[in-house]
This record gives sequence, C-alpha cells and structure tokens, in this order.
Amino acid sequence: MKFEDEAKGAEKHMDILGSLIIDSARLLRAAFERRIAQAGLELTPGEALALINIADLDGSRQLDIAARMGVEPMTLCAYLDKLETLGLVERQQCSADRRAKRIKLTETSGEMIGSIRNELNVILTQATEGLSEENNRILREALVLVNANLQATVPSAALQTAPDESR
Amino acid sequence: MKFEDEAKGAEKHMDILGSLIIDSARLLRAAFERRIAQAGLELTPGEALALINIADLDGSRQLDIAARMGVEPMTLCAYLDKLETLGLVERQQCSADRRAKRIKLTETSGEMIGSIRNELNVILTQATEGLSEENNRILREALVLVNANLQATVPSAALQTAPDESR
DNA sequence: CGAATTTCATAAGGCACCCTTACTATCTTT
DNA sequence: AAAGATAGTAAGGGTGCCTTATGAAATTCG
Repeated sequence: MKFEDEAKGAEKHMDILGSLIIDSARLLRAAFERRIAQAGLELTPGEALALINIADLDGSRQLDIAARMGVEPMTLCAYLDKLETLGLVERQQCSADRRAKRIKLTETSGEMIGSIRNELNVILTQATEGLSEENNRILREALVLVNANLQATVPSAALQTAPDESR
Repeated sequence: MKFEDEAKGAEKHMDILGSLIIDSARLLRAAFERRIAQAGLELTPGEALALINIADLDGSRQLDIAARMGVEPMTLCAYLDKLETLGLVERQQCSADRRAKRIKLTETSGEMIGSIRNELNVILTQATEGLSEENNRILREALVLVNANLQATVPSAALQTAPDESR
C-alpha cells in the first residue's frame, strides 16, 4: 500500500483552521460559562446568548429568533422555557396569528442583559488583546464569510437561499 | 422600547465576534459530521479529530495527545476507546513508565486518516471560498492569538503551562 | 364551504462534547 | 518504607443541538 502523505504539508494549514475554530468555540464557551457563574447569573451560555438576541429582536416570534440565532426552533424553545421560568421573558399571544407567540422582555430583564453584555465584553476584550484593530476587523469579516459558506452547504439551506438542488 | 441604546453600537461589534466564533464552530462541526457520515466513516467529529492529532503524534502518551488537543485526558480516553474498538489505534505499554501507554496507529488506519483529511480538506476549501490568501493567513493567526488569550484565562492554566518543554 | 396541507410552538427522546470526581497502579521523593 | 504525585480510566453529569411527532391554528384549494 502506498501512502500519499506528501501532500500533508499542503493540507496541514487547512485542517488546522478547523481545529482553531473548534478550539476557539470551546474555550470561549468555557470562559463565558465561568464568568457567568462568577457573576452569579443563573444562566447557561446558550440561554444568555438567546436573551441577548431577544434583546435585539424584542417582540419577535420564536421562529424568527431561532433563525437569527441559527438554531432549530426546538432548541430555542428550551431556552425560552428557562428564561420564562426566571421571569426574564414572556410569551405573549400574537394577535395576527394565534398559533404564534411574541417573545417580550420583562422589565426586570434589563439588569440581566446589561450584566451579560458586560461579561461578554470583558471576555472578548481579553480574547482579542494584542490583535490590531485592522486584523480584528478582518477576523470578523472572514468569519462572516466562513459562516455563510458553511451555511450554504447545509442541505435544507436550499429552501432558504440557494436555487440550486443539483444534489 | 424607547430606551436609548447608544452604547450598544460600541459593544455590538464585540459580542458579535463571540457569536461568530460559536456559530462557525457549530456549522463546521455539523458540516464535518455530515461529510463523515456520507463518506461512510463510522466516527464522530471528535473521534476523527483525535485520530488526526494522533497521526501527528504517533507513539505519544495520552496526556500529551490530550494536551495537544486541548481537552481533558478523560475526554481523549473515551475517543481512544472507540478508535481502539475500530482497530485504528493500539494502546501499548510504555517501557519507561508502566503507568503510561503509548498510542500507536495500526496499519489499517492509513486509509481512514486519508479519508478524514480529505473530507476536512473539502470542507475547509468550501468554507474559505472567496477568502484571500492573505486574509486566510490573518484569520488563522488571529485565532491562534485568541485561543492563547482565552487559554490564559483558564484558572488551572498555571498548571498547564509548565510541563511542556520537550518540544 | 369544507378538506387537505402547511406552519407555529412544543413534547419527547437522543447523540455528541466535554467536564469533574474518584479510584488503581505505578513512579518519585523523603 | 511511607507519603505524595502522576497516568490512565470508570462513573456520571451538564450543555448544546438535533430529529421526530403532536396539537392547534392558518392557508390553500377542490
């Protein structure tokens, strides 16, 4: 059997990117989790991020929020259960469509949202320490592009964006 | 609703980076999982990545491989159980330290490793489509920096930094 | 109009990732 | 030789996210 490991050097810088992204996410999530716990906020990272997204989309329906977050509606539903239990959001009947519910922030949520944003801010400031403004921008733009590219490879994404189903 | 969120703009580009990284990781993992399944490789992404790392560190002990991967020894242990069951790696007694085991690739693993590298390659080529060589490099360097920064915030990181001088 | 289909939220269940704690066997130090 | 550190691992848990199925309401259409 002959192995074609000659190409390994060329591929190496590729598969490293995969590890880098996955490692970043793990580290980031862990750091966020630690900070949230330290700050005494009784939320998981997923719930906290959901709340942040809801803050930007106050009054939206669950489908829209889930789409914005890039998760399945069911995944968001679980977060909302928790957030509602904690009194941070409310599910209100949508008058236009009685199947749907509008997710509204409660008055008491403001403080929590501020705290979460603050923790996020600290973490990301630490994480990007030593990164030039310019490269910070490129990093974000590159990730936006990567995400769009990956999203396009999702089979069901054909329904949303791609007109091509030559699969 | 009538709240002034003037400060939000300043923070926004920060917390977006967090979402971007986490989203990338989720999309990447999902894409990898799909491709691995399609290719008929009976591995999870974590197991596959472990195997790739082992390929670069053939004959190392589990602690070193775990450190390289950035996971706890126990996490790696579970991957190894699976990889060993599949006949892709072997645990060999380390002659110098009978507590330790050296992880060796089996002969049959070459094919699997090639397949995994290939799938990774395809995914990452897709993911970085439209990204200039220059920005690709900056992306990777920025992530390396971010990972190092985040790693430094881990409480137990003080313990981790020392034991690695045999490189 | 009424039946079929679609859509929104959700209940139920599952897989993967990764961790902490605790234990055994083996080094290392004193 | 006794005490403590270290390599691997068994056990178990929390989180993230998914798929499938269900009930209710909306929409399409014969």
